[in-house]
Amino acid sequence: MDPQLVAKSAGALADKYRLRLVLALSRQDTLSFAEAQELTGLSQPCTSHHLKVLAESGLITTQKCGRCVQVKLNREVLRDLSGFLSELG
Amino acid sequence: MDPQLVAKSAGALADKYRLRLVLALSRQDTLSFAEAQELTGLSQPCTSHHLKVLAESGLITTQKCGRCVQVKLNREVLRDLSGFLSELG
DNA sequence: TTAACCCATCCAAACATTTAGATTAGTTGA
DNA sequence: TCAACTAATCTAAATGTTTGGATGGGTTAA
Repeated sequence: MDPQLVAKSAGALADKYRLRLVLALSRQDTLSFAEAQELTGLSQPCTSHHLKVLAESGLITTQKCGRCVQVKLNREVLRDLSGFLSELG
Repeated sequence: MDPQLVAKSAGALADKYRLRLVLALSRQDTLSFAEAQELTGLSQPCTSHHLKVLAESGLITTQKCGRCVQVKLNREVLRDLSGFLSELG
């Protein structure tokens, strides 16, 4: 795994709201934007920002369904990151 | 693993210089400050700062030997983080 | 078509991080 | 002791992140 990608995905996880979202997605498979916003307790634009950071790191994907958004976890990135760290440890 | 600790150690890894240090330590067991500074290519105070961030996250320990400093990797934290992420993925 | 809705983007303010020069504290060797 | 050395801390500037109000674009329902 490219160190630059490692740094990017680690950075995406280095925030309690984003980590909370990833944790919820690890159990729940998909989240709506409204659920995501409720989980963070933050404003709509701010929640949108955090989802964007997660999406840019590859950790999640978002999909528009009509006017709603479905958020999904990309477990492969998590596994790659885990494997990378496991080799270092 | 406490999410707060996860966020903190992820944050420590979310920087190319710090990641470079951790990578080197995963192969080399210990680094001197001078080696660390050479690896980053940054100034002495800046290198010191990054080592402090890593130390505060628990990822490394530093030990004074006379006027030098020996930097060591705390592989357990890496393994804990890896295990945590592995469960999510 | 129009009103309501959902979310992204723009913008600006607050806050945190990164960086290096200058200084300081502690250690070693002469 | 004194000079030289190593690394931490102080300080400040530059940069990046986080946050929410305002706005805009696309979608749905009436």
